[in-house]
Amino acid sequence: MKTKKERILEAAATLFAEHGFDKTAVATICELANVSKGLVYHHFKSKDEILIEIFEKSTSEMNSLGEDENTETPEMTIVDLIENIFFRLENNRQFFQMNLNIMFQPSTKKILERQIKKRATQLFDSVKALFNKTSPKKSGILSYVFISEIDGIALSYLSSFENYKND
Amino acid sequence: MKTKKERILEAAATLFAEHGFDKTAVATICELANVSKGLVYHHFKSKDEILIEIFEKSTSEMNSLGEDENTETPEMTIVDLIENIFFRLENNRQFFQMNLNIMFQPSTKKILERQIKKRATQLFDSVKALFNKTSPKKSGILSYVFISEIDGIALSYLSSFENYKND
Amino acid sequence: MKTKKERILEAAATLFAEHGFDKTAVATICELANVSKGLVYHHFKSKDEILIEIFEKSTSEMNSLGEDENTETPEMTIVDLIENIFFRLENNRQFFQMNLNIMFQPSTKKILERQIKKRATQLFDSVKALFNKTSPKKSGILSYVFISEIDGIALSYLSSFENYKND
Amino acid sequence: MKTKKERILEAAATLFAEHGFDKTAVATICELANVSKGLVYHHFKSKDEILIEIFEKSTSEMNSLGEDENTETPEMTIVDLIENIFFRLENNRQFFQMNLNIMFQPSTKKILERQIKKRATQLFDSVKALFNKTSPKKSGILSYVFISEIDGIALSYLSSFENYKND
DNA sequence: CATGAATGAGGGTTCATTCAT
DNA sequence: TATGAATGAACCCTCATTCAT
Repeated sequence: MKTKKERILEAAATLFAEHGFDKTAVATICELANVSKGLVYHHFKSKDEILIEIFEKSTSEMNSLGEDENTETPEMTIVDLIENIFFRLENNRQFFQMNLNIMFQPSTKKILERQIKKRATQLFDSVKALFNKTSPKKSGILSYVFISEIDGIALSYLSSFENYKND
Repeated sequence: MKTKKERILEAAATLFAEHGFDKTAVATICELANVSKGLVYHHFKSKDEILIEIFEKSTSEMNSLGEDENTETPEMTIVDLIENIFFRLENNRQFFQMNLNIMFQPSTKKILERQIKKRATQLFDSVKALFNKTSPKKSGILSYVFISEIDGIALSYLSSFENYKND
Repeated sequence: MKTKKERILEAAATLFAEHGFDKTAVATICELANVSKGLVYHHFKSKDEILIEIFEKSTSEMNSLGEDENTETPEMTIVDLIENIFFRLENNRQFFQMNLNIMFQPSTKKILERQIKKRATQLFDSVKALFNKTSPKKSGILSYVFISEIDGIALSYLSSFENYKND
Repeated sequence: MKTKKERILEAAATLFAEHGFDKTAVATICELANVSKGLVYHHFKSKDEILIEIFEKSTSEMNSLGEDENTETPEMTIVDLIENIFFRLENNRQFFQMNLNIMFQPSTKKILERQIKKRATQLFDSVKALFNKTSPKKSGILSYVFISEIDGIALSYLSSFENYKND
């Protein structure tokens, strides 16, 4: 059975994704998680801290993304990685949606400043490690372009989904 | 000299871009625009209406984008269009930033639902009109891919700018 | 008729004197003053600011204390001053009580740090001005002792009153 | 080694003196004393009880003040007593400070109503016993004046110390 | 067109206290 | 004794909106 702290985190993630961080009241999180307000502040110093913990959790999940990939050839690893991302994109839409929300909203961006930078660096480094094996000289620029492309695709995927879902 | 209404709109746009819609108090808009609260509610029915007006204004500016393009050949028009977009991206970063903010934040997305859809349709139609001249059969899919690409590029441009600006 | 702001100040002063600053809820002030919570925060930036304004008001009242005194001789002025203080002590017990409360409670003392110092300086200076006329060489030490004596008397007056009022 | 209960009492006294009773959270006492919240409520029925116990402890310390005095002549005893008080005032400033805090703050005054009265009576009686030996007829009024004077001096000592300590 | 006093609902946070372990 | 998760009431404060002037 889940601990109450986990339930809080889960409820918060759901609500942040659905209504945004600012529009989610702590009281609503409590209702969904079925805990008292006091408990939330027993486990988290503030509402901001909840967001930070969610974001950090998702970062470590992201990092475990490339670890167990096929390692026969670097090219195959990259292909696996891409497939993995698309698989997640389709099955974890809410997660990506929330990450976009968070990173493009000034208020949450400020709260997560450090965490966002850390994640960006980690992502870049691990992608670069892959490209180092295939084209060491251009690995930097390749990684940058690769990540940008993935972002662009994710963006258009999510936004087209969003824009037309009510038709 | 600018009308007071224009000053309100301008102040609001600046603040929405900088702090987000939710975190911008009407009182703060008043201060920046140097008007009273009463006046704001004389010109706009609600805070939401301010956002809507800003968004619609930016939509019509966007539409005027393709109108005065070079029309010698369709290909040249498209090239001009792209250049124009990049020019704006560089010189109007705040504007694009705010549009991303707005469109990826559940609360504002809901407010602007209709306007966002209208803009998406208009954009798609006008891009499609261009591709109709070059490849009528594939104009639909081409437009879709074209817009997605532009979005992706804009996204990566803005986010890389954001992520590294303090280094 | 009193302005609502004055009513707030008055209600707050009464309640601070009776229950102390920390134990007085803003909501209670509102009830007593018959205004909404919002109005309190329209006129005052915070609960602390209410306290500060009350204290500063009482400081200026204090200062006007020596101004209209009998000025035939300095000695008479001092005698008048003492009589005036005792008169106030008896008729304005609540006021002195609150001032003692405030100045001996760490939380409020911190809030009023600047104001307390300013008042102490002003009081000392104006008393010293009086003694300068009677004994210029010893005016400093005389003022200090004079003020201490008055304080001590006020303290014992108030505390004996407090300690035995329920017998 | 100190018992945990003693540690709680000590931590509480320190914090009450520094920040006042109301502004001291039980959680903070726990931190400083390095005990759990549960333990505090095992030893004390409530936060109020902690205050009461501290106050009563300080009362019995006060009473032991006159006991071991020089008893050659009543006059000498009184002189010794005064010296003793001044010695304590200088070396135990925090203790006196806290007592003033407590006794002039409506919320704590109410909690300690009984204890304050008891202490006042005891103090008065023991001072009166001394004066009975020197001037039995006026011992009552003498005791009253004597205590008031001491209070006044303590007050001015503490407040001048407070007001000028940061200069 | 213009002001700003006034409202009231709702938000984040704190904290004394309880209780199962 | 000893712990700390859990509760819930209360608190300070914010803010969109209205309205008399």
